[in-house]
Amino acid sequence: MSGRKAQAARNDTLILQAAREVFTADPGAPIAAVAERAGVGISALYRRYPSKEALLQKLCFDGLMLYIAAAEKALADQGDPWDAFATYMREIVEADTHSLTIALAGTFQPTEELYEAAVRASDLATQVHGKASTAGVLREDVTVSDVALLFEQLASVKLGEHERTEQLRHRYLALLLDSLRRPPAHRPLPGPPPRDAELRARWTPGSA
Amino acid sequence: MSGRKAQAARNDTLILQAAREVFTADPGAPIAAVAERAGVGISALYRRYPSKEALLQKLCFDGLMLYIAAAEKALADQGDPWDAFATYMREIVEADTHSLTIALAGTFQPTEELYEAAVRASDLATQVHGKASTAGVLREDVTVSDVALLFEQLASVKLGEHERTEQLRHRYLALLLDSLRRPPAHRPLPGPPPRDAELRARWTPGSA
DNA sequence: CGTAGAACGGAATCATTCGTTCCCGTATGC
DNA sequence: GCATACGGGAACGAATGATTCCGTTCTACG
Repeated sequence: MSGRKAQAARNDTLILQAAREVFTADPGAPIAAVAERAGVGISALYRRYPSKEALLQKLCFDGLMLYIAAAEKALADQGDPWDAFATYMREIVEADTHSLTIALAGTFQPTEELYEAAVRASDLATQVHGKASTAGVLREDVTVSDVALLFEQLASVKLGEHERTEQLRHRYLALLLDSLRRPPAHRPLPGPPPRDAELRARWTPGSA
Repeated sequence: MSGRKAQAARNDTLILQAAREVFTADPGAPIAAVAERAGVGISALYRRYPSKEALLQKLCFDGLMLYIAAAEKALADQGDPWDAFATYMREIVEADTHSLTIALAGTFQPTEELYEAAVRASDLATQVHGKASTAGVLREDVTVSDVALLFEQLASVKLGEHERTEQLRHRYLALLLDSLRRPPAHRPLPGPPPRDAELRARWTPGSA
């Protein structure tokens, strides 16, 4: 397969990837930014999605699917209960599903499909939490909902390039895991802490 | 003092308070929202501040001042080092200075005055951190910059009314403090965890 | 070869949002 | 009484951004 069809197929993924990148970075980004990032024209977008809302729904849905996949993997994990739970959290942070899911929720009318996926995700999250809880590796006064909010807090970390942001999120996830684990303990934090310059950079206009 | 002068004086504080509330809830809010919240007309705003930017700078500056006050109090505290540090963090979270300071940073050109205050705040933060660190009550691999980012993460928690949001922030601060403290330990978390309904509410349009 | 039409690129359109300005009524302080 | 500072809020104008539209290109197939 080559030529026009090939470009079309390539654009399919190019657009989705660009949209993911752009909207995770800035949920309110204009649709033109997505087109530019993907290196295509605006009409290439509108050929595939009837509206911006449709594109956002698709992204949101894909995000939920990633979440669901991670949760199912954690449930199937037969190894050490704590490791399974920690890996689950690391994967969610890495997939960065919350930047899309939460930031976009409320900006459009949820689809039926989307709603079902959300219910499913929520159900699986409860199971994963329950499994770790039953195994006795988790602090008892933390609920599933707490974990959900913790994910959101981690998703709010944004500093510099995507790589750096991810590194820092893992750092603070490690911190959180230390206080989530039973018995309590301190393990060394991964990655370097933020440098002054990184923090200061945000005070200059044009970096937002 | 009564009559026109009194109204003017009242409006001064009314406007600042309204601005604080509106912009902490939504940093991109229109200036008309502030006027409405304060129960005054738009011109009452423009009489006091030459532009929106000037108002934001004022808010930002006030936020830094709150921060500085809390830090100085912590430095002066002669009691238990850990308690001093924990109280400091609780005060910062309560004052919610980061919702203003960080969210607004980058949206305008920093004043000279603002810059100096920021330097001062940063300096004090380092001292507070150093004091707790020297006293040996703080995990060693956490830096001042880390603490700054933790504040930001806590500030990202937004759920329901302001009261509820504050309650939850204290809950997650408690979680963090458990992993910051040396030696590590689990203390009971304050406040109830999020309810499902609270989390679900954000999926319906119009709540953002 | 030639042409129908799928895919594009991107300019033009059209609605909306929001900062700022302007005009006017009001009642206060002299 | 009245000049005037003050505040209310409509009007203005710039900017932003979703969506549409039109002309172009390139493929597939007769």
